[in-house]
Amino acid sequence: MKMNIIRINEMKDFVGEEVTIKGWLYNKRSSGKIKFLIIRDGSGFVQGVVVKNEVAEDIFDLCDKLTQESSIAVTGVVRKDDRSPYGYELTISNIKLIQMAFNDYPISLKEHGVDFLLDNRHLWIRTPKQHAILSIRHEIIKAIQEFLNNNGFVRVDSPIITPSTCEGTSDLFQIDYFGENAYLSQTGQLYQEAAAMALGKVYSFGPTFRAEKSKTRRHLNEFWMVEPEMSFVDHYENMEIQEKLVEYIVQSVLENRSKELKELGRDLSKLEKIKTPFPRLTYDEAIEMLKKNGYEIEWGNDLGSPDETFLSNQFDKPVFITEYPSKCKAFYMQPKEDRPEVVMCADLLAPEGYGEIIGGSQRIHDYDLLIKRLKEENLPIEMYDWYIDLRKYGSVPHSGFGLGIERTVAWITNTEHVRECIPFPRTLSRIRP
RNA sequence: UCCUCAGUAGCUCAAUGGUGGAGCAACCGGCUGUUAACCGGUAGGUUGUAGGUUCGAGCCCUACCUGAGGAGCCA
Repeated sequence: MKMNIIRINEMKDFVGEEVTIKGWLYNKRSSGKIKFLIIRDGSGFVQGVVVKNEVAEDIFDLCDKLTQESSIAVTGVVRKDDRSPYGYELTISNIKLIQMAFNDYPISLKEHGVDFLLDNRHLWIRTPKQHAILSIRHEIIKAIQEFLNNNGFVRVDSPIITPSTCEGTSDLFQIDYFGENAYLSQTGQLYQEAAAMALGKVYSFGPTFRAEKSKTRRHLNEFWMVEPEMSFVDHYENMEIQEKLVEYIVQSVLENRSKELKELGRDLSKLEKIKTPFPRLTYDEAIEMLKKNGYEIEWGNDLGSPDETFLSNQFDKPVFITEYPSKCKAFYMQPKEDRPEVVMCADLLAPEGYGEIIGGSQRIHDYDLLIKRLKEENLPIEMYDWYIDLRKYGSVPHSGFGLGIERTVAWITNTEHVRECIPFPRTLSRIRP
């Protein structure tokens, strides 16, 4: 007889058949002559039932001894069972022990504190909630690439080791590059602009690094970002692409990861509302709205975190905040034609207080204007020589944006803190595991 | 860098200034449908560190260390 080695998420196709599942013992319950083994294999969780009268004695004894997280191959018949929260059960006939786990596995099924869980992140990711979050993270990344690939974008990754700060702001991680100072990249944008002039529509996808001592649920010192950049695309078209991308991400997760969303207890109706077009609010309108609601803010101040939370809470979709004062934003942003004190940019704020998930803008394409802006910001023009070249040789209007993966994952999975939205978070106080 | 809070068993938490406990995990035993199973038992401690107040400090005071939440900055 042929042995069916399957994964747990394929069980629905094998009802009534004998199969073998290779995995780990997540939990075990016993009632004397009947034992319940909760097995996980990476694709899902399932309960196996071992009845004393129906298996060899040594198999039943082995069940007694099995420790949490022991690796096993279990063979049995798949049964649909409404008593099981997983929908299916395995009536076990044989168990092959691969490794008996040490009996001091630290992660119990009871409650744990954040500090302890983060110290044990390498084991924490085995639990159902973390499994669901990381699965959805994968779905989000897959959807982003699908959307961009299907819309004519070419993936062109930016360097991670860079000679200087791109935007002249943030603190960077410094490294030694054969005796010269170099830095871990905080954005690949400038390189994407070069790539967009070569390939039209491009994107990069990779890690980015900020050495800022941020200590909030929205910040990581190493996080992942997708950065599309498009030639011949203006500020308004830029926003349309962004909202279509976000809609596509959310719909893909709803379609392909409903089981994981359910595991997390996510309110699906909130995600189902994420359809284009998204509301757009100019900075002027945002300031007015904030003032009307008792916030102390003046035109010209950048929006603070509580301000953004208030604004996003006024909508049940992500909201674009557009046309910020140029002094709040980076040097490369295109001023508005009839109102040069504001720039053609947009931040996309996620609903439910998850903060800014996209920052984007139309870039300056005029040679003289770019030089002027670099001088105004006191940036070393010689460091930007190649970037300035892009304005000398066939410059065209172009736009782009950066979407933060972990914040998007946190929002869609309704996770309190971004550190659970990346496999191994790097924060101010943690570099291990 | 600033503000707030917290450090007690492997984990989650109790303990009026007066002999440091419980649940879970581990170990031993019981139970034929358990869902973080349940029941009985065993073992498990330099109360973050260093000082101070007191007859007596887990508890009060000071400093430091570590962590968490938030601000600023940003995705």
